Amino acid sequence: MTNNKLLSDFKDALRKEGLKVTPQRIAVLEEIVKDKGHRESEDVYMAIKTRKTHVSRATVYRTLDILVQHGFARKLNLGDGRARYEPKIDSPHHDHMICNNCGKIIEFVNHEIEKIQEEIAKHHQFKLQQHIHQLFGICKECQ
Amino acid sequence: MTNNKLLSDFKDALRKEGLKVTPQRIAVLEEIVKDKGHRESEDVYMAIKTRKTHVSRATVYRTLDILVQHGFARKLNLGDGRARYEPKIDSPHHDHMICNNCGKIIEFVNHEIEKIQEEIAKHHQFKLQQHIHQLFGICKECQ
DNA sequence: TTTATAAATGAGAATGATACTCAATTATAA
DNA sequence: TTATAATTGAGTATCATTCTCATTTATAAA
Repeated sequence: MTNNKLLSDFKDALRKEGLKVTPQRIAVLEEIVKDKGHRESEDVYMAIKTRKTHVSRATVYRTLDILVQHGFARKLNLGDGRARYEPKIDSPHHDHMICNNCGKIIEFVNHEIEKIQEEIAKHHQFKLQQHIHQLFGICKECQ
Repeated sequence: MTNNKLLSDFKDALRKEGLKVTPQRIAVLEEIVKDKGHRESEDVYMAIKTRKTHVSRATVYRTLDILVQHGFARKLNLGDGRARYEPKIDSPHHDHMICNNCGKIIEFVNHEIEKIQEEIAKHHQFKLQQHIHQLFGICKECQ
């Protein structure tokens, strides 16, 4: 998906809900899709400020919520009290390994685990909506 | 393991580190092992206050940390900003399904998943230390 | 293009869980 | 019983995030 396509999808999503297309919202989207990174709200805020667009923390938080709500971003809770956001578009589902030493985040996917998860849910008559699967330890470089 | 055995193990663990055995610490331990519940710090604090022992929030937090550090309790992060604590003694490893509607917590274990996790870690030369695996959705009763 | 207006923004205050501070208290070893 | 280092508790601090509300702005209609 090109960035242009993504941008117009975002604008469409906003308009469809009667939300306005503002420079701040565009800036947050651009910042999130810029890399595959797992960005903290503060990073996004600083990055946008450093550039041209004036933005406030409140607006960054509000826009990140919108991105998550509309499937443009995924919000991660890594247990350290700060949420991370990663682009969701064109990014197939994956989970995360987090280095307890350097904080590096490695993505992984395993279809077998996904399947078993669904079986477990089914067995409990539980309607699965999301899941969190995080492996914590020491990465190759930190050993 | 009887509660008496558990209590003396806890006392031993404290003494081994030069930590003192105090009524507050005993009370927190007792509260945590009382049921298999996933207790919030505030619950533990209120429960102890309601009984006989005088305790402060600060001490509850400090003691919960000690329990976790010494393997008497496990700390859960369910993503809602409040940590939960469950007894770890005599409780085999398990993960959690959380109902997005009523908040109920269902425990599950799957050895196949555990095994695959280890393979994934190995494949990345990652030394696995802990993991979080949580399934969110709607429980049987809430559908 | 101007105007009307509902929505968005931003600065700062509020929140809420948890951690910290330090003077007063207490468990423990001698 | 005493000495003393550890613990406690009350309140304060922290920190990410949310809220408030006066001001600004995107948008649709004229």
